[in-house]
Amino acid sequence: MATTKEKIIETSIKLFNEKGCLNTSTRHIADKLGISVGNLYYHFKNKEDILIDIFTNYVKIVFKEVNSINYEKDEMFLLKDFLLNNLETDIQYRFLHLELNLLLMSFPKFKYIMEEQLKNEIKIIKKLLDHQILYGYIKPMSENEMNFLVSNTWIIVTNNLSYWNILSNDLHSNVKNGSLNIYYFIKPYLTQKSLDNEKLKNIENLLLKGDNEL
Amino acid sequence: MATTKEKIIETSIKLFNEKGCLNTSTRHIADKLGISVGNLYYHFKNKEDILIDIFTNYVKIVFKEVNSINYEKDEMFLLKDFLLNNLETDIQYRFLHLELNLLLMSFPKFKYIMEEQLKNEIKIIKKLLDHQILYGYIKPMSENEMNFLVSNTWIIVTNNLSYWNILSNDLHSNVKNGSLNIYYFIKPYLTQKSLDNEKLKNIENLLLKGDNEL
Amino acid sequence: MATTKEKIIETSIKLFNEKGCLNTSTRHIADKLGISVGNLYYHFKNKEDILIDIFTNYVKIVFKEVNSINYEKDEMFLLKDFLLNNLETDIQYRFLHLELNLLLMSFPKFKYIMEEQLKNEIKIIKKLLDHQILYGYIKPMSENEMNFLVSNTWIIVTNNLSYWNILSNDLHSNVKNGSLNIYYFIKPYLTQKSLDNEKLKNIENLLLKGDNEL
Amino acid sequence: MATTKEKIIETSIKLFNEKGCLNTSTRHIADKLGISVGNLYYHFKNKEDILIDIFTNYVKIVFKEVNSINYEKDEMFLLKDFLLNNLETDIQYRFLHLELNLLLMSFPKFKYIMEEQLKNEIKIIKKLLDHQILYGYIKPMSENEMNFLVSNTWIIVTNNLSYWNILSNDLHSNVKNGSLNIYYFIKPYLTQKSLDNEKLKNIENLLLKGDNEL
DNA sequence: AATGAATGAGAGTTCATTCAT
DNA sequence: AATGAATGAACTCTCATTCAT
Repeated sequence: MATTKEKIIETSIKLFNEKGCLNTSTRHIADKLGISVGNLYYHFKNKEDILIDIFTNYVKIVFKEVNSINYEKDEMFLLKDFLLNNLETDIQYRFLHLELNLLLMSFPKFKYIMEEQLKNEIKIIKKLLDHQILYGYIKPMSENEMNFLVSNTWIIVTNNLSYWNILSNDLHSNVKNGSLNIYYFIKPYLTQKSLDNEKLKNIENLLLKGDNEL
Repeated sequence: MATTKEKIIETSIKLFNEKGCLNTSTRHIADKLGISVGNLYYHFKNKEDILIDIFTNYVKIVFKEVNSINYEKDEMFLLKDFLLNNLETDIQYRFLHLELNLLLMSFPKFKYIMEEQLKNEIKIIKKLLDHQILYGYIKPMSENEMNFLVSNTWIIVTNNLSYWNILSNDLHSNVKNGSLNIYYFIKPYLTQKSLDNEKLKNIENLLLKGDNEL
Repeated sequence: MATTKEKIIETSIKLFNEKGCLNTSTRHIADKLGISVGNLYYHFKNKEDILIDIFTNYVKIVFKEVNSINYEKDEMFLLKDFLLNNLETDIQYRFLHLELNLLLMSFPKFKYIMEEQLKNEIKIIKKLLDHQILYGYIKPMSENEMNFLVSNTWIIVTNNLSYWNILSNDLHSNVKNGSLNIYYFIKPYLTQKSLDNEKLKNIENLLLKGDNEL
Repeated sequence: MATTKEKIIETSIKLFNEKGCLNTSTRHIADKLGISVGNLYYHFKNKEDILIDIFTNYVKIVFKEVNSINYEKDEMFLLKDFLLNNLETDIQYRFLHLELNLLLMSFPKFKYIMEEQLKNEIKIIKKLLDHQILYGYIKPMSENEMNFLVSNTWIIVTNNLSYWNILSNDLHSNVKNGSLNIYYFIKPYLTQKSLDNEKLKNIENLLLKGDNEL
């Protein structure tokens, strides 16, 4: 049995994805949930706080995978699992990516948190790349190349859905295509050792097939 | 001497970039320009029409380069010129990229035009890639690979600024970094013939150096 | 025929006096006047601007008398006229006095204007007093005494109605009593020359009598 | 150890003085005190009851001085002590004076109590004045003069702070100036016998000097 | 005594758009 | 071509108060 606070978050995410956070009024949320606006503001001090709550949750989920790696050992990053597991998350929190820039303009506290989060993400991804290069899963590269590998990865991870949504309404198929965007972007940087690894095998086919069970 | 209609467009672009299209009211535009709201609505039926006018203009400018190629001859696409020329355009129309998804949600007519435009762009870019592959400037690839090369290119072209804007306020430097995002993304697909070509030489250094004259 | 802007001011003053400015919403004003809230905000950028407009008008009216004196000549300040003429003004703008402190707390721009106005008033009244002392209408006094004569005058002028309103609902009679408050306060400072002057004769009786025609 | 009820009163007074009673919500009070709103409403039926409780307390404190006089004997009213003792009270309950009129408009029960209180105060002060006139401390005067002496006294006592607060933020210095307002207002009515009395000596200097120990 | 979730009305303000002139 | 007054719906947020526990 979800608390009212949880239900507000649930309903907000649903509406934000459907119509955009900026197009969803606090009254919409309250009405949809069947509570009074006053009650909503009892649980959250303002709209930005709802957004930040959602974002914080999102970050936790996405970085579980990345943070689970053991940097001391020869361990390949489970790109396949990362891609597959995040299909669902990407759908559930898609408004965060699709509206990002306007959210940053409208909510200063959110902007600050997002900035700090991105800086942190960059550090973590670089560390991960260094580790994967060290153990031969990713081809060595210059500092510049790495900087733009990181930034391009972020750009593609964050914005892939935007492209496919313009072309089709099939959200599930779009998300899979988005994962393939990430995969194909990364591929040129993978070593043969990576490509031969069991753990990466058939990811391409898995995502290309229209298997809606994923 | 610009007509009122042109001046409305100019002012709108300026304000949309500064504060976002969705955060700019028609009154803002009229006030900034020193005309009445009524007059603005005399020239444009509604806000969406202003947006569409701007978008149409943008498309024209960006595709000049791509359309100028002669598909009958062995001719390398001038990636360097494309990147450099578009620095300015990307700055001037940046709101179109940064706000894209919410604009699509809010303006149905714009959404329709954008959809058609994207489908058209995809065709053109694929044709261009086929041509460049034929003459050995780009490495051959499968249809799948090409689809994701195209989509990733669009994603990176459209969203690179979003990344750098979070990290810094220096718009000009951010735009240059964005061009490098495109360049580094394309690089693995270029053949040696391309990389050796005079016309691509030193593009990397040009953009990496802090040369503000660009 | 009054303009909409003037009618907004009229209606605002009426409502502010009846229920207090802070208890009157912009929607009240618009409803009472029969216009839309949007229209009200077309004419005034916010509630504070309405208040400031009213206050500015009030200041103009009240200081006409005081400013009309010729400081070069032996001329007695027309206290009687001042008191009688301001009966009406005091009624019409009474909310300004009755709510003053909360208005200052709630409207920062108004606070600033009021501060400047008070400083200005103090200067003017001191100049007037010096002049009246010079020509023997007011008894000479120390600087301290003058400071507190000025401040007490302001306090009584501004707050007399507050007292009588608690005791009675007869607004016109209350305002007259308020004028007598000012008169009796000033009286000990007047010279015999003043008290004998035709222009001050029978002011006391005039205000004490229940003559509602004033 | 203060009871919850007492602590609510304490906290309310503090907040009312800082931001005004009308600008302080019951939630503010509960939050500041660290109790629940429900609990606050357990102890007080509504906001008006808190206000009335505070007002009743205030009246008790202020009238201690006035009521202590023995009307049968030749005894001078201790104006000096009254002024000095009330400095503190005036600071502690200043919102009652500053917001009075809006409080009367907003709280009908409070209005009723205040009306009765004022009528009572008037009687007491008149009795006091008669007594002081009888024993030669105050100059004889007509009934009219006495009525306006009483009303002006109330007006000045109640509103002096309003004037000084506009000109300065130094609360303690403002309160002292306010006491001087009362003193200088009363002075013309005092007989030589009063002015020569030990008990009034040097009150002027005491308040004029910047002695912060008061 | 005390909690904290909930209500419903209402606050100030903004906005895209219309229309008579 | 242009003005500027007007609309009405929507927005975020606050408030005094209630009530089951």
